[in-house]
Amino acid sequence: MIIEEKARPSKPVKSLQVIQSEVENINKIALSIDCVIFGFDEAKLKVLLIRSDLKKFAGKWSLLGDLVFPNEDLDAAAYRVLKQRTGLSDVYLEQVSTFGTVNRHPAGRVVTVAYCSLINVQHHKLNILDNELHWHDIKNVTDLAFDHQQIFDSCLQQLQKRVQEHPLGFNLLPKKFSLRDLQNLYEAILDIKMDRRNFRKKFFSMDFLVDLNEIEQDVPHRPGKLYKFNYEKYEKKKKKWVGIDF
Amino acid sequence: MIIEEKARPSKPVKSLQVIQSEVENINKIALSIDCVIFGFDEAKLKVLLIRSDLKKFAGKWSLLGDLVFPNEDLDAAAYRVLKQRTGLSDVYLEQVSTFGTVNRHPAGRVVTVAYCSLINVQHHKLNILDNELHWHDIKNVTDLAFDHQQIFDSCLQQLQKRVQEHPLGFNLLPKKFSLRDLQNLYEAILDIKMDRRNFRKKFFSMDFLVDLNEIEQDVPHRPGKLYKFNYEKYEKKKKKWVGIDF
DNA sequence: CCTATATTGTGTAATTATTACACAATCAAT
DNA sequence: ATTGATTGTGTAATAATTACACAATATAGG
Repeated sequence: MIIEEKARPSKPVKSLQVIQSEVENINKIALSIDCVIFGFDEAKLKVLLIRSDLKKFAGKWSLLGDLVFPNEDLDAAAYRVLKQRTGLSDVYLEQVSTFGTVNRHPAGRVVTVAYCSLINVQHHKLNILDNELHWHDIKNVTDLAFDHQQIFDSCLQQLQKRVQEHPLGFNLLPKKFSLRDLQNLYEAILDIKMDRRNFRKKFFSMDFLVDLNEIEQDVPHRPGKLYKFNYEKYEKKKKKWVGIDF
Repeated sequence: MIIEEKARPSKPVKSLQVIQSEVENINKIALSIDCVIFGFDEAKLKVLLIRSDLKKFAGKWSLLGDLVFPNEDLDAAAYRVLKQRTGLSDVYLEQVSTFGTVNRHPAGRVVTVAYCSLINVQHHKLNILDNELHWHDIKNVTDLAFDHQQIFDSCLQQLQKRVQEHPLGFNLLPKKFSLRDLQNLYEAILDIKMDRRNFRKKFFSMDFLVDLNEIEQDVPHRPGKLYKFNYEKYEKKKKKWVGIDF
C-alpha cells in the first residue's frame, strides 16, 4: 500500500496556484446564478418561472437568474435576484449545485450556480420587470429553457430530501398554520399520501409546534387549531443523524 | 394571496438572457475545481494534500485543484486532476459545493467548484509533479491554504451524511474486505464507536455482502472472513428514503 | 332550526427496528 | 501447550412505526 508517501518536486505543471496575470487574462468563464423559488399555495407546491426571451427558447419558461457581478459573492447575487423579483429579503436560500456543461448556454460559456429558495407566498408581491412571471404547479413543469429542467429537477430532489431531515418546510407556510396545512405541504413536496393520525403523532412528539389557541377561519367544515413553529426549541433539540440505512 | 399571477412586460432589466457580446466581454470570472480526495488506510480516513507554493500560504497544505479550461466540462476538469495525480480513472467523484467569496483567492476573482472523491489507496500510485504530495490523517487537517479548510470541512460533512444513506464507503475499501475493515471505515468516517454485533447484524440484514469463503491473511489473531459488495443486488433493493425525522 | 356534509381530534394493538450485552471458537506467537 | 487477540454468534428489553375507526364540531342549505 502506498501511503504516507512523501516526495520532492519534479517537473512543474500548471496548477491553481497561478500567478496574478494568469487569473486576469485566461480561463475566464461567465458565471451566473439561477434560483429555483418554491412557494406553497392551494395545497400545491409551486415554482416561480419567467418567460424566456431568447429566440432559441421562444415560448419556453426559465428560472430566475442573472450574471454574478465581478465583486459580488455568489449568495449575494442570489439574494439580489430574489429581492428584485419577490421584494423579499429574509428568505430561505441554499446553494444546491453548479451546472457547467460547455454548451449549456447558447451565448457562450456560462457556468451557473443553482440556488433553492423557499418563500411564503402570502408575504410577497411579484415584481414584473420584463417578461411574463408566473407561479407554476410543479406537476406541470416540463421542458424549460436551457438546462433549467435539469436544474429544477435536482433542486426539487434536494428539497424532498432536506425537508425530511430539517424543518425547512415551515418557510413555505404562513406563520400560523393548521396541521392539515402542514400535512398538505409534506404530501405536496414528497408527492405521497400520509396517514393523518400518524403524521400528527409524529409532529406532536417532536414538540416543536406551539398551539396558538386559535382556529381556522372561513372553512366550510369543522375548523382546525392553528400552530406556529418554535425555532428555538428546535435548535436545542435537533438530533444529530447517525444510523446506516440504505 | 398573490398566486397564479400573470403579467405583461414593463421596463426591461439586465437578465441572464443576454446577448452574445455581453457574455464574451463582461462578467468573466476565473473558474477552478478543487478535489477533496479521501482514502482509507491503517483504519484511518485520509485526505490527499499538496504543499502550497504561494508565498502568502508558505508551508501550508492545500487541496488538489486546477483552473477549468474554457471548453471543458466541470466534471471533466475534476477527473483530469484526479487522473493526473493518482493515475486512477474509474473513481467515485461527486460535486459538493461551490465557493465564490470575492476575495477567497489572492490572485483575483476565482470561483471554485469543490468535488469529493473516494479512492482505494491500494490501487493507486501518486504522481508527484511539482510540490510535496501527501496523505494526511483527517484528524490532523487544520489551517489549510486559501479557504480550503472550509471546503474540506464541508466535503467531510457531506461524506459523513452520504455514507449513511448510500453504500459509498465501499469505494474506499479493497474489493475484498472483512467486516472489521468495514466497521473501522464507518467508525473513521463518522468518528464514532459502534457495537460490533449490531453492526454485523445491520449489514447482513441488508444482504448486499457476498461471502467469498476466504479469510484474512497475515493477521496475528483469528482471521476474519472476507466479503465483497454486490452492487447489482443493491441497485435492485435500495430503499427510497421517506420518513420525517429531525 | 334541523339536517347533511366535511373535516377535525383522538388511542390502541401489531409489527418492526434498535439497543445493550457475554462467551465460546479460532488463529498466531511463543 | 499455553497465551493473547479477535472473530462469530443470540436474546431480551426498549423504542419507533404502521394500520386502522368513531365521535365531535363547524358550515351550508333547506
